[in-house]
Amino acid sequence: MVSQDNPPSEPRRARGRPRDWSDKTAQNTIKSLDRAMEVFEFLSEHQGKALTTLATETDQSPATVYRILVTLEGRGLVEFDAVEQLWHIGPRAFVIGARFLRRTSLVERARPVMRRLMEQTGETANLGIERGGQVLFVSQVETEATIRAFFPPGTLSPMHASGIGKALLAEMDDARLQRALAGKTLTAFTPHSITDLNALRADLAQVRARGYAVDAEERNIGMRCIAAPVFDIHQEAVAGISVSGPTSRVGLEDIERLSVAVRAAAADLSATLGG
Amino acid sequence: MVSQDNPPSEPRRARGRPRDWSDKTAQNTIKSLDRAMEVFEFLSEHQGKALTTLATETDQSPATVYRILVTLEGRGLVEFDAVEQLWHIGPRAFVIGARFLRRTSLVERARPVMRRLMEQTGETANLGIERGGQVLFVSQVETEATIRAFFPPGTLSPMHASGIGKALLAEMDDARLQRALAGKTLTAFTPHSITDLNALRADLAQVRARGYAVDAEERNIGMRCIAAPVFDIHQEAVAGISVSGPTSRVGLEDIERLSVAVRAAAADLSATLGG
DNA sequence: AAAGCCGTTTTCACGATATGAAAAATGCAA
DNA sequence: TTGCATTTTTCATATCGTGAAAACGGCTTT
Repeated sequence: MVSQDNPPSEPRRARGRPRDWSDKTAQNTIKSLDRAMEVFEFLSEHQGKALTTLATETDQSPATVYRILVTLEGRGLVEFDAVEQLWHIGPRAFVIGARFLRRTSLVERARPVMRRLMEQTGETANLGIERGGQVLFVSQVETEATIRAFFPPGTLSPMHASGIGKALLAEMDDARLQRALAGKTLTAFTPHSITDLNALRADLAQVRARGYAVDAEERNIGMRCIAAPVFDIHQEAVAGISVSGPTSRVGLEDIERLSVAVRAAAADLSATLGG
Repeated sequence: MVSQDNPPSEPRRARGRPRDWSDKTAQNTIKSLDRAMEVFEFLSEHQGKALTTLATETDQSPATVYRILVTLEGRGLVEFDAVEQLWHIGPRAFVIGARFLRRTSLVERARPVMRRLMEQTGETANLGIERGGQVLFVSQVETEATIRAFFPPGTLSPMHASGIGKALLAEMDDARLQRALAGKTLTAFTPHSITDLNALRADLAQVRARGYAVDAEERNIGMRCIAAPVFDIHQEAVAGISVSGPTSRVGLEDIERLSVAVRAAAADLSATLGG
């Protein structure tokens, strides 16, 4: 299987000789590296795979996969569990990946704001950004309650079925909204999911009007989520902040109250970003 | 019933033909892949590098580095910032790396670190977190000595009278410290317990300065304990690791020596958490 | 404005090296 | 034991990654 193709919009303005985008077969990618990364990605998706399985499922020879794994193991990017005889993603992959967050100081700045939000509301606070047409959850502060919403950082979720996603969509103009939803089908995860484009537009208008988005069991049954957008210095919505909790604690009558805290937190964070 | 008295930390052998460990030069690693991963790692360490810089500093040809970057870009593992003309770690690297955490919990990851710590020091190693204003001991590896410190996992202990507790308190800012101690009285368990708030603050300053906390018979007469904080990806102190033993073996003159091992173990564990 | 500089991307020819088949070496099951 | 499954190594082959240098544009300088 070949990797994802390049985003057609936003052409790169490189300094030197421009890239030949017409060549669809991506002539100057390194095949062996791409195949190795395919194994790497595949391994991350399916934790704990044996060599043979991995070779079969990525459609490569066991010898090649073996050498890829040994090479990556040398750098700690993958690990071999001697007891279970299985390969796993290694700690170094985590360390490297986590540095993605360091680029923008967003996550660091958000930390105290999120902690305060969690303490005020008693619910798990989340921070998410848009990446590749999906919501990427980059950070969270968990509630101390035993029943809690749990989004491991690094989780991806469709925009239309997430509070943060809708908060971000609501801030886009028509052209960007069009692009963001292009080719996407509004998948239903629960009976409450929004699957109709017009319904989504209507919801987004409401979100924009009141300043916060609600995910009422649209992604997971039994979970509600209230989100607000975070603006940077250019007044662009760069992230969303939310609280999420079980319907038992986050009732429909609690939404109004919680939204105040969420919007305040989002405004706080926006302020530290110059928004 | 079959009684097994096998050494606890002996790794089971691999199923197939065993690896040839004698070959120091790691003959069956893929050179090109390793070089590519070097660029990948290097990029993660130094955010925002231009192609030429990257090529110079990893000592490879610009053409090669370019192809590596374009290949990784195709999978979202790296990103090119068109505005700044710089390469960065990409979101997919974060997504993949984050899956590392799903495999094991803090406790499981701490296990080998604690075992090594116990073997180095000869004393019982403990792992504790803060929960509801107290220290919760979640795991331990016991020494083989007959006289041993024993904390059943699940034990709760006040923060001010525990090495781990003080290591955690020392990392809090004033506001959090205030809240953590709010309404708590500094109960005396032994004549050595710290009962005065100012004395505690002074001790915490010392803890922060030298990087480890000492519980010198403050909770139990005849027991000393040396603890260091464990940091997660956000550089927040999420746990503490310690060794504890009887005063007969853990003399005041041993503290300095033991603290080295404890801090090393804490740093090790922090590293696998991304700290 | 034109020319020069600089960094990026592509072309091209060469040979280093990645590759798969098969063999070797082990554990596990019968 | 023998057989089967799985991992690791060997080896011959040609794929494909590599570096030098040229091509291309943006940016700066005259």
